[in-house]
Amino acid sequence: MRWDELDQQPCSLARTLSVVGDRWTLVILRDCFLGVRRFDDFEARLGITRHVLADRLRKLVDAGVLEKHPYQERPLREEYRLTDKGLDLYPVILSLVHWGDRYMADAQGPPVRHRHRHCGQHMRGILICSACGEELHPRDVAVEESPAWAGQGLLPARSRRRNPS
Amino acid sequence: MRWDELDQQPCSLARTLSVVGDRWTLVILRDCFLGVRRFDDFEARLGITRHVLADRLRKLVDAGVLEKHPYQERPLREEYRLTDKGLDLYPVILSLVHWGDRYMADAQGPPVRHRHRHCGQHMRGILICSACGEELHPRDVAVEESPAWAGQGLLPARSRRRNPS
DNA sequence: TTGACAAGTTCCAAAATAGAACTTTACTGT
DNA sequence: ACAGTAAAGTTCTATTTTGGAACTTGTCAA
Repeated sequence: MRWDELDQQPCSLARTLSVVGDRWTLVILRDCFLGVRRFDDFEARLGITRHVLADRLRKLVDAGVLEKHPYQERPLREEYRLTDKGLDLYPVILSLVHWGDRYMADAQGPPVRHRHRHCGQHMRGILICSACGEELHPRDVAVEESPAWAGQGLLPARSRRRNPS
Repeated sequence: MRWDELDQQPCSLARTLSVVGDRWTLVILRDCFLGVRRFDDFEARLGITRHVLADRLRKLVDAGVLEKHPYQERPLREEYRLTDKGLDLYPVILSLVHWGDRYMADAQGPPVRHRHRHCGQHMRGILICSACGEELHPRDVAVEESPAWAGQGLLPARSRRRNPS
């Protein structure tokens, strides 16, 4: 399967990745959340090729994650801003950052901290169940086919085929 | 900058992406969380080239996200299992899935549901502040350089350079 | 008139990917 | 003994994508 066919799969994760799963795209979005908006600023901060940057920004705009917003005319100059759809990617970004803080930090520790303006504390994000409020762990979550998709073999048969252990 | 230099940046997100930021890697990990463990099963479910699959699995093992576990000898056959480090990527996976559920679903709706075994309800993951327990929104989180990294210009100067608005 | 600025586009060489075939070790049925 | 199957890769080539640098366009300022 080619990468660009991934969004046709009946899988929300695959479809999300068809938008943000590219090598550079999430780094671009990180900078968007930090307030970077202009082409040359992205290029200078990321060390990304202008060629690829232009392509990724265009795709993010097409996907509705960013929108172009003119900040001067003659010559027309536009900056890139997160839409609401883009802002909703925040849990993804923050989860990636916290994993890196935990597992990829060097001797100096994580490079940035996050402070919650509401309570004033340094913090990290915790994922909880929307129904009961408990912290989520992978083993506690059962995945079920939705009725509309039932019987299509979206989920693997857990039993090993020839070597049941 | 080349992609493989990304892990040298002082940025937890960039470093995380140097492990999982590849196009296929997060789809492989999705299947790991669904219980897929064997080479041929990954290949059949993902439609990924064997070549690339072998390479990505090797890199995930090198990174400590997966580990090889023999399930038979003669001939030696090994399966891939998530380590604790890998299991800790669950918030990333679930956040990606929920964004896709919301923005990328088609008329049939999201293909799978998640049920929390503790409370028995269908649910989604919500990101809250570890300090005060409130739900997190991007505008409420301030990013600060850690003392050890201060003054290195990790964060952009928010003021626009020539066109302050 | 020259230079700077901003946001790209164009060009080419180098690297990565898709797709298919091949390899290795061992078991199974005839 | 022999063919077929199985699992987990490796090898091969053609196509695509990327990295790096230079070029373009429209406008203003010195």
